[in-house]
Amino acid sequence: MITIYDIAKITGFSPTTVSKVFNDYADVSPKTRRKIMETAEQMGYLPNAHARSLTTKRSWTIGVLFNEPSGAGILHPYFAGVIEGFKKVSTSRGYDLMFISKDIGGKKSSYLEHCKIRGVDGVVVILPDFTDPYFLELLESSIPCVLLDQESDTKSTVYSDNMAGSIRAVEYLYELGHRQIAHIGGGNTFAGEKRLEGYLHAMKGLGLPVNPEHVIQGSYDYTVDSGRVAMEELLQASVLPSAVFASGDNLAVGAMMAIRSRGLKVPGDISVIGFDDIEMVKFLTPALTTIRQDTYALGNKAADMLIYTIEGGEEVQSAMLPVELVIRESCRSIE
Amino acid sequence: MITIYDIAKITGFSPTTVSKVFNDYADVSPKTRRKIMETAEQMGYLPNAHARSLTTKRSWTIGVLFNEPSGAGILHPYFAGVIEGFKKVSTSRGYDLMFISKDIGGKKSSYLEHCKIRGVDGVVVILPDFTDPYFLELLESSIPCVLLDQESDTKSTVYSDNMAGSIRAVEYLYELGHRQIAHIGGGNTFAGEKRLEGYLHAMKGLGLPVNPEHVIQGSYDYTVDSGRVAMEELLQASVLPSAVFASGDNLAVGAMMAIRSRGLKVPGDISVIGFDDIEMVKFLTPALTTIRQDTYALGNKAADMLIYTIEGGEEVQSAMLPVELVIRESCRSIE
DNA sequence: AAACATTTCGAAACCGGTTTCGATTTGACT
DNA sequence: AGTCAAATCGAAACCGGTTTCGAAATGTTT
Repeated sequence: MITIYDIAKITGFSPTTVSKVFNDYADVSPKTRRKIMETAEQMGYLPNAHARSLTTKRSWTIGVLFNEPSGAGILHPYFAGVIEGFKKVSTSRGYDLMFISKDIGGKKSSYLEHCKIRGVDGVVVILPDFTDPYFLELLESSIPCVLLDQESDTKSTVYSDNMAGSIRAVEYLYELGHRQIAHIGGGNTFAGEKRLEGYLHAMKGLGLPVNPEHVIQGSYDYTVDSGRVAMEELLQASVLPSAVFASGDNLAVGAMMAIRSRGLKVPGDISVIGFDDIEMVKFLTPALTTIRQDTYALGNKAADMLIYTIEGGEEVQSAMLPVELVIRESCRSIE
Repeated sequence: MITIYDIAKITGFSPTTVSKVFNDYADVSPKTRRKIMETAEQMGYLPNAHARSLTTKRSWTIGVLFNEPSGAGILHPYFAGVIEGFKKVSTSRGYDLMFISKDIGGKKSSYLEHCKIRGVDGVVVILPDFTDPYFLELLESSIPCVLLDQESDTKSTVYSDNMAGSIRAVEYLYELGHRQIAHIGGGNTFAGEKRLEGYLHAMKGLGLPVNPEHVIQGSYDYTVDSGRVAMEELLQASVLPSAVFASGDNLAVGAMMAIRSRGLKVPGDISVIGFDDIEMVKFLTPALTTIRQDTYALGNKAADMLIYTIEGGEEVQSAMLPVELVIRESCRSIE
């Protein structure tokens, strides 16, 4: 491995001067700068990130913290979309991404410890379960963080406009003539709560009574199976809903399966609307009508905010991104 | 930040001894070991990974190199599945994962340079385009690598049994009575070529002539759209196939869309079988019959092999994992 | 030519660890 | 008490950079 000392020896300058060249110090004459650059080039010099981080206390690394109960991990389109968007802007700004898990080197340790050991400059947190004590520990630390789909006074946050999206969904069903509108919730996650709130708010605004039998809490893992189970319960209601607004697309897919295996049709008998617009739903039959949240943009925004904090920006920010109704085939209008 | 020097000062021992405690050296008495451990614990000591890496030349970091033409990135179920499986075993062995891109710190640089700068211990490569010069440069380096869906003499590789899977697919269609079996290929990727080879081999083995009009190369990006385009071309053939074997599930989904928009039915008019078994296809109507490859297991295996190499194992290994026919609804038996 | 300002450079300390090898202490055995 | 082996510890060099601050060289002004 070529070091600045090798370059110093060859060029006759000191390691100090060599270092200065790579760090754009002003007190290096153009001539020596050129000479050092050239020999560095031809010797194939590459800086050692560890050595640099050791002195500067900057690793140019961002920790990615995600963990979700369904076990799908990175396979989940929401996570994957956000991370992809996050990666785009963070790498363009010179940061690399590193996964942070709860244990390191075989030994158990907390997220916070892992972050400190690795010396990450910041962390992006995508973690539905906001009761995790290790997560809370991280929140109280001084490490720059950005949280997705969370609320916080101490860290920056970014999320979709879940309220508005839910209201739009319900209103859309209302416009189609539906009055018996059920809701499959997403458990006690931030997004799930906001969407439930939006649902209730919209129902109230439209003067529609909320039938308690018509709001079911799916489990917080947002899986297809959890949607199926919730829908089966919904199908036991004394009066069947004509439409159901599911808190996530997976839940909606599960609901459609349950409806169908009951011998009913979507949207013939029951209309279904989801939330997310994950890629697969446009290929379903019927293609799912849903509220699209732009996970890629969420990731972009999160990276912008985190890097802002890392690079000295003080205030904690929060951003809410708009969502959009995507009309496809799973909701029908009734007389 | 607490360092071993702090601990040394408090306990009265030298930094050397403190370091030895954490590295399980034998020449430390149980008494001092205990004392050092305790004060380290209560002072909240955490090791500095950068400092450690600087001396030991081991970063306990594995680079993840992936890049795929469709731009879906980590969203693609194949990548996500492999990475998830890879992450599981590598973190359990003490390694963290870091994404490696072509540029770092705003400046363009090759994969290899990026790896060297970051000092990763090894790299897992998931890269369909094996002509990328930067990829080739990495192949020629001495950095431990494991390649997915590639062939190589110099690096370890792991892949599914694409040949056997394709043969199984064709034979299955044959058993259902199909004789006009078309193929939508996956371009000039390793997997695509093997699957085409399997298709041709099976057709020959079954005594079926291969109609040149019936084998179309989809583009190498394995997208739904590319499958749709390929199928549209297939539908121009002078004699329509009764079944089509697509080299990937996305291609199969696209094919189904094309067939349907032509007014034909799947599997009524044309049967479709895919390859991959990505999660969504079981929710389609009809649910897609396909060859399942176990991406999670591929990731596990890849991690095992890479870590073996990193930790001193010499030989380059290669592993081929079995695939499995998953029968669902998209293929029908004819008379 | 002297006085001063500006450039250009490098010595040295530091970041937080690891590892070699020799010194010292302790224990075992005559 | 003397000898020898084993156990325990630490000084020092090193990993590859960054940064401060003073010195030397050069240029400018009078």
